[in-house]
Amino acid sequence: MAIIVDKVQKRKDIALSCIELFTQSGINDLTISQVAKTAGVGKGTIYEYFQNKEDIVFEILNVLMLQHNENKAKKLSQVSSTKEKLKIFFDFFHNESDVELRQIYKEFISISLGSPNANMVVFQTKCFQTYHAWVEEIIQEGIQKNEILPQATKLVKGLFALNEGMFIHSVSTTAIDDLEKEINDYIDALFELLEVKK
Amino acid sequence: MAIIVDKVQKRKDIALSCIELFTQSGINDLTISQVAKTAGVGKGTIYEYFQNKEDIVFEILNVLMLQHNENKAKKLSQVSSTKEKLKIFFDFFHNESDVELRQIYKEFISISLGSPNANMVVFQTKCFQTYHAWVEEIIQEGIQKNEILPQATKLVKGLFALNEGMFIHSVSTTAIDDLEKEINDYIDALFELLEVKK
DNA sequence: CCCTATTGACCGACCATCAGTCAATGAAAA
DNA sequence: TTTTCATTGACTGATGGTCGGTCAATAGGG
Repeated sequence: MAIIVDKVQKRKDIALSCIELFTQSGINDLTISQVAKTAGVGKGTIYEYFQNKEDIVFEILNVLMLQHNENKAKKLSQVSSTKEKLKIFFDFFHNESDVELRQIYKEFISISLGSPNANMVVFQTKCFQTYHAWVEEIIQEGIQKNEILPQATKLVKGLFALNEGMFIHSVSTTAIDDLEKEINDYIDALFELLEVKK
Repeated sequence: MAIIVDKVQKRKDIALSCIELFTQSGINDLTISQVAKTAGVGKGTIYEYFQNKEDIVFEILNVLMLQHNENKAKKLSQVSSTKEKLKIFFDFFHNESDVELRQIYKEFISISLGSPNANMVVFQTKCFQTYHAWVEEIIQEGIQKNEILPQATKLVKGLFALNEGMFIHSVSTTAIDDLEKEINDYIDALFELLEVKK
């Protein structure tokens, strides 16, 4: 027989080798040839591992997201107050260390709105549900510890959508200059209403 | 001298004649040639009035948005309660009658995230600020009429972002099957906390 | 009241680019 | 030596965008 390569791993390898390229230029300004050259493979090889250009962004996002989630779990376990946890949870959208991820995420939203694809929908649905469950857990904990009122359940559920919306506004308008402040102020305002007065 | 056409008007005319095409197919599945044929002009003429394909979507959005805002103002003047006003305000994202507009809006977000352009940023910034001012007005009125607590100002400000986020989720995941319910439930939950108890 | 010069709108053949294909090649194992 | 799979880059078809040429309307001079 001939060589058998780990298709899954090589897909990741190619994607990883192009992160810088994609964060610097944006998918529309890149050609498959450029990507292939950067990855050090022939153009045809790219199509052996990816459906198209968009699919590469998708893979990069998958890899970065996984890393991000592990980091997040660690960071979350280091604080105890519910408010702090939520602020850390949503720092994804402004965190200094996630600039690259956000760039890819932005690109990804653009793609999934413009050229929908079954795999992407599944991925996003899973992400969405995971994050919701995560936030839900944080709130439930806060309620049990008597930090916040039970009504929080309903309200905080929308926080993820709110953050995403603000993120998009911050990216596509000049109306938001400090997203971090905007988001944290909102959480503070929410807690003024939801915190159990002692 | 030669014929002088109203460039602004003709730009609108061409855009309008293609609304159906763009709502049915999505920009990536359309070619300039198709658009030109549909509009009944030559391909070169398209480039006389638009920078590129994306610019056509932009013009369509402009026209539809203007119509929409006028309707909205009318509808808003017909209800008096703050909660009702907010629900009507945000029905843009699920309203039966705005299906076309949403299709174009979705496409537009995709474009403005993927291929930013100065005119679009200006437009979105203006929209964003207009809507914020509008919401702000509704809340202030509610506070003055003693329907809701003053804290509402800070909280409701994020509602627009929240709606946009939910809209994007509803479009790109299978996790939200009834956006209208989701949004209205959120507003109800918010009002449970913000309504002045009598 | 013609006739012609001028101007701006309009157009589609043409060009360059690029996504995606495929036949040929290489290389490892059997 | 044969089999099998990975790799490749030349090739193709499609399409976005350009540009030189054509047409139609008007102004104004004779």
